[in-house]
Amino acid sequence: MAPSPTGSPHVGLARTALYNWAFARHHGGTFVFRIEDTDKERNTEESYQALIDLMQWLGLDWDEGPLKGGAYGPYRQSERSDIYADVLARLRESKFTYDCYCTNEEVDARRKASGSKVMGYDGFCRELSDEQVAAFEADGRKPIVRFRMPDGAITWNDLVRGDITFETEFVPDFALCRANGDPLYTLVNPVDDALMEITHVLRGEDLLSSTPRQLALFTALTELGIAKFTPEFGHLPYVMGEGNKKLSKRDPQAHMQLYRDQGFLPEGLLNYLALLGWAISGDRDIFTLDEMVAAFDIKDVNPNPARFDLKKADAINASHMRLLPLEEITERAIPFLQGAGLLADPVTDEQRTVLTAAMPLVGERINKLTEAVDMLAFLLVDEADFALDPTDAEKLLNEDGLAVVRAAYDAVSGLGAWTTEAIQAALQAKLVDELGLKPRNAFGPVRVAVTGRRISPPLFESMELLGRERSLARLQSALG
RNA sequence: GCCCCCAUCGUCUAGCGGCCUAGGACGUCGCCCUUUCACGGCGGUAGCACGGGUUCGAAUCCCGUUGGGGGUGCCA
Repeated sequence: MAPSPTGSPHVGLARTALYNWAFARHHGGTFVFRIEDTDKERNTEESYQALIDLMQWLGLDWDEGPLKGGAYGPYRQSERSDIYADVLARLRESKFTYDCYCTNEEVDARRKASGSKVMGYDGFCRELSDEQVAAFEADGRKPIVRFRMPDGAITWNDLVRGDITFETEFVPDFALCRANGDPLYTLVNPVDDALMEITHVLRGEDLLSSTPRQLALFTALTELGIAKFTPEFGHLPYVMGEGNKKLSKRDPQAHMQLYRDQGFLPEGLLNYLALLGWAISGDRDIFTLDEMVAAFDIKDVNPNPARFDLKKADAINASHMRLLPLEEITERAIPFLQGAGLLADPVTDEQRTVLTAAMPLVGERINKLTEAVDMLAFLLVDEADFALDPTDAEKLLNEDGLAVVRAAYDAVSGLGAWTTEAIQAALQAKLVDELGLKPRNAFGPVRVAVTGRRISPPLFESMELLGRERSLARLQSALG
């Protein structure tokens, strides 16, 4: 796993990480996490941090990599410059590369002139004479090192797609470094794979067409004694977004942080991500990470692209929510409640008591952690800050609704015991039996008055938890 | 343009020559449960892109077409 720290991590990256992790764990292998940060222009420290945070949140632990170290470190390419400089020098002395002085403009001009259909570099500098080199140097040009693609075809057996062949006439000689000497992905990726003794590479389909270049470079690295063997490659299908386009970083749905903020469970999200290209069996799609590890076989990965479906992601997450014990849901919801200002940090004993009493009512009816905030706000909020949802109030607290609220107030204001049973009996008797209201019409307005929203935990229980005083006060204040 | 990849319900998928008049899940629709929401239960809807082969037999193998996607950088 070797992501580049650009932008915020997206779902395709997370799915790739998951498959790599599951593959390594399934086979008892080593999961290597490397940071591919050679592009100083695009890589950021924030992005690097976000990557680490994401992996940790998801629980995809690595055996070698940043923060952890390992036998082949460092694991950030920005810290490996000396290694690349050394390899580049050795490559440059070999027959596998040549110095190239061309500018893009010159290459483009030559292609236009020749009418060639092949894009990319044309090999102009492959056989430069000493005089030509001297002339370029005299001109003040700095060369880059280009890899000399061999003739013929390059075939590999892709772990997810089977045999793939590229004719090298369509694979132009490629640059290994910038004019200033900085190494490029084309060099560092294979070099690190070789040096870190990577056996298997699972990566996005977008890297498919760069594989023949890497394979060619690997033969060179092997001959130079730098690589001991060539890794196997598996190219994972894209995760598509709306409109059947590769999920791009510009797509808000693409960002993992969004799901974390929305209160997705890592296990739920991971389960959903696993489904994007893989199935544990024909009739089952809810499973744990451990179950995935036990069953994961890269051969079973489906090569066709998958659309990211938020509805299904929600549903899968909801299933995992239901798998969690109530205490666990509570613990995980607490940071969200704190974030909303409903709980202190640390949670006070009093708040803890309320939470313990209330969570049984909400634990089963929320699909994401953030929904706990909506459900519990009416209970945890400071009374002074309590406010009715404007839309719901307008809808249900009309003239009829207020009449219902008044009747409800009359029914419960004199209640002896403020219990769920007593409240229910009183309201039932007054609103349904006496006034002949449908339960829906009877309890709706009361619910809005007491909880502020049409959607809430069960009404009578909520009123008991809220207490007599606050409940009556809210009914009263709804009446104006 | 050229190269490469891909092709089963709206979506994710099972299927690896007969078990398929194609199974599951999400969605959607209807019903039940119900004090809202959610959960849960029951039922329905909907698909092998097309055309040729191969074979006794094809969703499954081969070829082509069409469609979709990606690559084509001194980005990764």
